[in-house]
Amino acid sequence: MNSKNIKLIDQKMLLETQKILSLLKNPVRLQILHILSQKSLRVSDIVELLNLDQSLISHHLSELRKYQLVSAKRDGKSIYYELDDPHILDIVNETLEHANHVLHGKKHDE
Amino acid sequence: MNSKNIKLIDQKMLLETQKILSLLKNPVRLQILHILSQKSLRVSDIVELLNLDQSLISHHLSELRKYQLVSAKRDGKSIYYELDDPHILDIVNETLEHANHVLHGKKHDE
DNA sequence: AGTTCATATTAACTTCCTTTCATATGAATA
DNA sequence: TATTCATATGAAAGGAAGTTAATATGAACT
Repeated sequence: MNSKNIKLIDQKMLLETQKILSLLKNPVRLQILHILSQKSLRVSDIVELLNLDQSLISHHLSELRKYQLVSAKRDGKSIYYELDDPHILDIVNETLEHANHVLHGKKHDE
Repeated sequence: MNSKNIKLIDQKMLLETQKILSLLKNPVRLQILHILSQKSLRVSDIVELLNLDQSLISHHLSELRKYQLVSAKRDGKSIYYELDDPHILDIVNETLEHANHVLHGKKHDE
């Protein structure tokens, strides 16, 4: 601890936390996670829903795969993605709720 | 909605969410929030606890202030900072818990 | 009023992230 | 086995975020 009895977040936790939040921070990845929380879909479906370059979507899916937030499996010609870590949704939802509060609910000091 | 009955996160929510997560993603800011959740402190206290440049801490405090996550008040020569949005801690804690799971608990597929 | 002390600010530099474009891969079908 | 179709990858470019160093600010005490 330290002279003021204040607890710091330890290095490993900090790194892991950073990793998660960096992944979630990106709006494309957030949408992808939100989409996949509703239904497993093909890459081309996601491309269509978000109306973005296939290449961009693939890059982001690859990031999400790398950290095991989603997983892929082939079916025929397409590859389907699904959420691989439902727990992550807790954070997403908590944050969306917060955003909603700030936007509508009302700021704490108003 | 759309042809697949999938809900997307709307633009405003996305922006707000991004803002929050960007703020939380930074390890220095995370530590600061975690510290201030335990006790209101002077800038110099935070500098000492984290052992980082005073300038750097001030920069980050200014960011946090800008988004009203913390507030400042003078007392004598020093300026004390305190959490201004305890709700944000829900997200921080949710994320720390998640990090903890990943690190110790155990990944979902192991 | 002048000095000191704590904090804030500006500017420059560096590093990291995102996006795009071009191309590769590789399973599926002909 | 040659071709096609869906997805993945590499490299480059542009922009955003983090850090540092130097300096400014301004309240508090003399």
